[in-house]
Amino acid sequence: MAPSPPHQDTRSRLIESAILHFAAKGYDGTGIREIAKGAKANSALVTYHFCGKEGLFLEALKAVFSRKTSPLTGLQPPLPADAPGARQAALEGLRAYLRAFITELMFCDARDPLDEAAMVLMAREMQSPSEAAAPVLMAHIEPYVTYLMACLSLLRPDLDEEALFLMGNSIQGQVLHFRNSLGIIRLLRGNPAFPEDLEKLIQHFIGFSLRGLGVPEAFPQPRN
Amino acid sequence: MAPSPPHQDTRSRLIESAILHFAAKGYDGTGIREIAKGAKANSALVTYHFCGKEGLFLEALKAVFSRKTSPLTGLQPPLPADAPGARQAALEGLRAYLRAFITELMFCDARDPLDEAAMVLMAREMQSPSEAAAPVLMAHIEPYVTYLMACLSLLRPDLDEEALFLMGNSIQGQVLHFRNSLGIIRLLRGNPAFPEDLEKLIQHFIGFSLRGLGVPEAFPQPRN
DNA sequence: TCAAGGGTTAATCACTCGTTTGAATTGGTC
DNA sequence: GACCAATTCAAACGAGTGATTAACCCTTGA
Repeated sequence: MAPSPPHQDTRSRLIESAILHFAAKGYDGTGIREIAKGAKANSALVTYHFCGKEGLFLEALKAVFSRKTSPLTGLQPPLPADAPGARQAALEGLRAYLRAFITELMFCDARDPLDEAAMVLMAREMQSPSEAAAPVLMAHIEPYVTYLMACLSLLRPDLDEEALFLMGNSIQGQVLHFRNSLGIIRLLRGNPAFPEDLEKLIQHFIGFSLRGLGVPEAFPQPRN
Repeated sequence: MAPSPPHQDTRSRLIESAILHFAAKGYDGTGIREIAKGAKANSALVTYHFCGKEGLFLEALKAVFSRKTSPLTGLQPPLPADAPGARQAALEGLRAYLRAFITELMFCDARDPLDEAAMVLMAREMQSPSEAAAPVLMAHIEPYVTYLMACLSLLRPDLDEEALFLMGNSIQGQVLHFRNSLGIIRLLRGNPAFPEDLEKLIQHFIGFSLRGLGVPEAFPQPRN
């Protein structure tokens, strides 16, 4: 029968509509009535269920961040310190990380409008986090940073913390830029703005990152 | 005496205030009365001088983009085709490009609020360009892309257009991400989020980019 | 001296905003 | 059926939106 309490229905319908509308026109550009209409609900319910527009926005953000299962699932836990083969493990860990990051986080199902909207919302929040949303954002991102930095410090033990941070920034930056600046990239290149073949993209990012990081294995052997 | 036509004064004061306010609270989050108050002017003047709020926004964007003289000034014009030393010239061109890009475009005078606001506005427009602003944006960015791609195709003549584009994206992406995501970076690392020493930053970006691109000169010599 | 016109002003327009209110409706329990 | 709390609804509230109006400087040219 799936009776499912009707109030839960409207609640989630409101959140879903909010994600779509906030992504499309921003927080200030979106009206409560608009969202309610999209959810086939009364606008007063926003206040009732979420204590107002801002509460709904926050709830929508939480939903967006927890929507995608963390790409880190399935990756080996923080690497062993200086066990034998630690370096090789870190290398594979970084490769796996980038693959997971790109596939699961960056490239959603373009045919699912809700998925698309979620990405737009996340990107916007990363660029200029709303005060209220900062904790949610941080909690979601922190594990990625930790994992990545662990790999980097194993691969380049000669670098200090600041240099490692710059490496991490450059690696993440490529991929995030690719997602966040799709707007301008599309303007410059037209559609499709990137290779249909996702694997080609992944290989590029992995190769560029490893070379940039200064991992000898990734660099073409000099002819002699 | 400095008589200076009063109408020109208010016009530019309005634009200046608009940049500050639009950057701080976005287009929809900013009211024209707020902007007018910041410019010590009457809100009706927005319509009078700019045909309305949207006109003022567009004018503010134009002002932002033409504010900074193009970092490409002073760089050698498009490189010679296959003249002798073309490769070395391209290498130096890319280094100079990155240096100019970082210093002049990415890192404004942080003590100048107007400069800061201009960057915020540009970053936002790059991520999700307003329909009306797209042409302005394109015109400003296109020369950068052209120059960069010219360097890249000389340094990696073995790559096809798509691969070159990915390289360009990765190179630009690092730097742009660094600027555009200062919000989240500050959250993760606190202040100051990046090295005080600008030169250190430049060297990192140049090194990472050249290695990532696959330029042998940039890679540490294997010990043998 | 006076009309003309661009720049500026306060006052007001019609409209939308997020929120509040109080009544109607629903589903469950006795 | 009677009761209750949770949910939904239409209607209205006050504040604020961008745009418009008509009057008012103040300089300019005849």
